[in-house]
Amino acid sequence: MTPPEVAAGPQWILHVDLDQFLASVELQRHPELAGLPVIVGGSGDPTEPRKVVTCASYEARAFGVHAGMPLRAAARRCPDATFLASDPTAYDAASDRVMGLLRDLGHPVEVWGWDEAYVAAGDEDPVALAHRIQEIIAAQTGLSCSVGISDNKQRAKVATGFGKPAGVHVLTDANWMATMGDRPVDALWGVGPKTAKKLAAMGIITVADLARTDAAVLTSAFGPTTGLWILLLAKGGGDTTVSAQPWVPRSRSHVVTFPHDLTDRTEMRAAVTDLARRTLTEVAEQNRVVTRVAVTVRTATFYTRTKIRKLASASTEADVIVATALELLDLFELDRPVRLLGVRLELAMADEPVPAVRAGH
DNA sequence: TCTGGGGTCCTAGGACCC
DNA sequence: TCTGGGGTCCTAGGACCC
Repeated sequence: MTPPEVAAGPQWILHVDLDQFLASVELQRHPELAGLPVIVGGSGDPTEPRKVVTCASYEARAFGVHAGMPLRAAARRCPDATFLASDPTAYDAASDRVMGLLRDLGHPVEVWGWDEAYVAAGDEDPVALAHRIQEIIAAQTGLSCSVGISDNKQRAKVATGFGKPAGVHVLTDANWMATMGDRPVDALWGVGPKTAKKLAAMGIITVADLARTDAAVLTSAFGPTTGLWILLLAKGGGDTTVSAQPWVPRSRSHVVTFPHDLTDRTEMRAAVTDLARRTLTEVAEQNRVVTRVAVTVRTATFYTRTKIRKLASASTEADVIVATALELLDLFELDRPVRLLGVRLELAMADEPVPAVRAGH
């Protein structure tokens, strides 16, 4: 009989974040661009309207170019940059390789998007493990990554920011307040501009301010869950679990921003039909079942609204899902030019009722 | 030079039921 | 005639993240 393992000291969590991921993948295919500003986004045409930067290399960032910036703005700031089309298939493949290498280390790995993952260090020295990860990923893929180390995910993620690029940084109770106390609250992962503004109106500006705020003050302003959560974040706390279980998506969606606004209802219906069919095809490929359908409309003024409806019963029937999406579209006035349309399909989870018998199987 | 696309989670409030 | 509380389900909207 083996005695139960007794946890000794903190359970270290590593946050692994690939540096300028999309740009790095492109640089491998275009080695002649190394050291030059590279901007990935849209079809690679910097004059294309209504397209934005997906990833800018560090050299391009030095010109003030960043993700989310319109390509035309990026072209003005950095006219000598090389603009490349976004190639999701290549990024998927590169991401899969990296995640596979991380899993091969034998530690639990929780994938967090294309270019990030959490690794539970277990008994291994976390700094040594971090350097090993960097060496393996560089040797096997040519990609560089930064690693943050702490005892929870949120603090490890913040730590990574201090390691970038290509570094390793440790944040613990020992250095948390000294490092973060004087920084604005939105330096916390999970506190954004809206919450920061609301906190500022309460006289709470810095992480240290937030950490010493009475819990009751925060719960009355932000609700019981969010209030206590942001207080925990400010104290350096967070989620301490790393799950190697595959992520089960809650929803699948597509939106399209039109090069020119739509005013014709027929065209809008056609677009929603196409979005719904495309999304449903992907859902069906994953053997998932739709429970709710949502349609989003954004007008030329950027006014954005979503209507959502629960299906009478979970379904994969294209006719049902398309019809529901069109009914939702019809709930909008649609009397103004439409800039964007979107369809989101929410999916049945394991603990939800789905049809017991599926015809044809 | 107007503002992409793909996600998750939380909260508020109305309807309805007991 | 006026009025309890609790609980659930549903939609709308906000906020945040990569």
